[in-house]
Amino acid sequence: MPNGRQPDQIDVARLAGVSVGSVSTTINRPDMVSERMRERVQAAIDELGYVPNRSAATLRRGGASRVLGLIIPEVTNAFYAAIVDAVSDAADRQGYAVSLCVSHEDPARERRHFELLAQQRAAGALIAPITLEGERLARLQSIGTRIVLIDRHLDVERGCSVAVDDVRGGFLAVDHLLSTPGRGIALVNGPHSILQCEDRWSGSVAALRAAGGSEDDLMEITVDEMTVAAGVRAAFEILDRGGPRRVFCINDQLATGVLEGFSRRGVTVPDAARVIGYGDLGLDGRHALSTIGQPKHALGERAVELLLDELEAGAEHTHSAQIFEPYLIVRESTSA
Amino acid sequence: MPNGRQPDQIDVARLAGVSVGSVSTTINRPDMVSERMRERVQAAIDELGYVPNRSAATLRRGGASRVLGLIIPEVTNAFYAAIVDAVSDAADRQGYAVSLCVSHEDPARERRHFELLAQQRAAGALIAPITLEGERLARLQSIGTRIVLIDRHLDVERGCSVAVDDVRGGFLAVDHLLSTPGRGIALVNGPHSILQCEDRWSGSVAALRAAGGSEDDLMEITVDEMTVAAGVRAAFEILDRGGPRRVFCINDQLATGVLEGFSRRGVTVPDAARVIGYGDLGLDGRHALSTIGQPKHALGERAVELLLDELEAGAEHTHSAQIFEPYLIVRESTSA
DNA sequence: TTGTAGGCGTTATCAC
DNA sequence: GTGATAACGCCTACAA
Repeated sequence: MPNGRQPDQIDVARLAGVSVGSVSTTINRPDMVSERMRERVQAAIDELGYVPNRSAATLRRGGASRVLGLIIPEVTNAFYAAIVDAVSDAADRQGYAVSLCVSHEDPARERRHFELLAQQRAAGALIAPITLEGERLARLQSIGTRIVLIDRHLDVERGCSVAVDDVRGGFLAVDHLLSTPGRGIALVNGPHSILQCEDRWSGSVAALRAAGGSEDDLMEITVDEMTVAAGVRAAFEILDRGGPRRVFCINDQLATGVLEGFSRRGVTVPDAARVIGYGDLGLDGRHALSTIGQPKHALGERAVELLLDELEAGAEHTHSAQIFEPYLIVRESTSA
Repeated sequence: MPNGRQPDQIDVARLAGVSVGSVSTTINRPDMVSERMRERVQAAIDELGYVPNRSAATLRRGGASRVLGLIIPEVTNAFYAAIVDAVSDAADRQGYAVSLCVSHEDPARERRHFELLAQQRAAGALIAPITLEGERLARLQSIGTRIVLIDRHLDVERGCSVAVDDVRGGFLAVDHLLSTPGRGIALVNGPHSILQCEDRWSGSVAALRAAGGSEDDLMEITVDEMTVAAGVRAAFEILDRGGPRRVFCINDQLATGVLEGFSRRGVTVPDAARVIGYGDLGLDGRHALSTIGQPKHALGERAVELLLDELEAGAEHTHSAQIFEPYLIVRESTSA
């Protein structure tokens, strides 16, 4: 019972009647030590309530700490929540801690967390970046932090990345709508400055072309905020302008709003209209909303795998940009 | 340009032409040093790309690291996601890192993270516990980790806690239903072994009593899984048994399912039935679902505040159990 | 205001 | 297989 001070390896060694070196070896490589040693040391550890100090170990080892950084724009968003979940799982399995940063699209905050990770000598970082600041990434990398980008690509020379193929997702959505009766397609989209919006749009156009149509068959309605309320307004606009009844919404929130707007005007799904969303966020309790699913959990797990491979394989490791395929989910129950 | 090795304070000092002590002081207490010193040191830091090593600092300081642990059962759940969001905000503002653990109701995993936090000498931990293992908590506390419990109370002698008053929430929900026309109340509940279910139930009964009724006016349907699908089945059961058309569901998922079940049988809300959920999880795009809101963000922020107060005030600090009030959210648009 | 020296707890390198 | 000892990078007395 040390007087106030926390027990260290020296205390353990003294109590066990062995040397500190043996205690350290027992803790870190138990199989390199005799059965008897293990028991003596363990008993002393238990009796003292000794807890190893990772700061000291990390410092001494001179390498990285067993910490993975995870930087995402939002956590109250099913896509990123699933990523967090997957990363947390994978990190736990490998004995890593996850240092989470929710950036809220704030570059300053992103930078602060970068700095924090650097100071912690984090082993790696998984980043869904707002701003792709090459310089900051380089700084992290220069102190040995490995980086995997989520939903954004880096030069494959400089690091790994994982992402969903949004062009393909847009294609699948519009291709599905084209298989239902009607003419033309309405696209309720966010600003093209957002990469995902741009990609899904271009997939939409590709699907139209593949079906023998053209960009002219697409009525695009652009909204600033991709919310349920904006979706309701978009639905009204489509109806007022006599637009297509086959509607692809760039996310599930907008799609839910469009369903609502149609419903308020007496336009029922799937009889009088078709709506497909994006993301499979489970917003629609009615299960009337078709959508594009994304392998979110696999994405997160792969990101961690890539990072750990880089950590362990060292020079053997080659960077790669992994693309995951989205998939169509058809839900056809009535909306009324 | 050090050859491979990372620059340390000695390198910075050498380049700046000052002593290491001055470098340390410049970094940690910039205002205790001359303008000129600050510039020289900063220039050297920039030139070398020096990044302070937190492991060394923590070790030397002998105290806790600037890490807050956060242990939650799920992250793909709007309630906990909001907590994570709030905690991340507050921690960032105070310069703390958040070490996240998603326990998935797995006590072993919870324990592993406890151990990790202990080894990291985390300054504190915010815990939404599965099992309230006093012994483990005590271990963390014994090495100086401060603890705040979320959604569960501890002896106020042993630590702080924050929670929402679920009894009150149940009361509000049923009280609202009682203000609408009809007779009796149906309660779609989860197992009473879950604390929240038990509390909301007892609030329901209290509301009935307060209105001059009794427990007999409550038709309770217990489901194992609190999902949308289970809600649909519960709705059918209520209709089949000729149960009340005023339904309180213990969470929004079940409520969404009940709305769906009613809708499929041609029972419309709010004309022929009333449904209220719990949690305000934003599941219902139609905005037809009344619910009980919880000040989730405030809860998370307060938890961090309590922790930091304990950290800073030291002996001055007195533990407290803080109860947050849920509130009624009425949404009355038609469901059809 | 600045410089110097010692030690935080651990691990690795040696001899035994 | 085991025991002694020197670093890891930083902070804080204390002395100048």
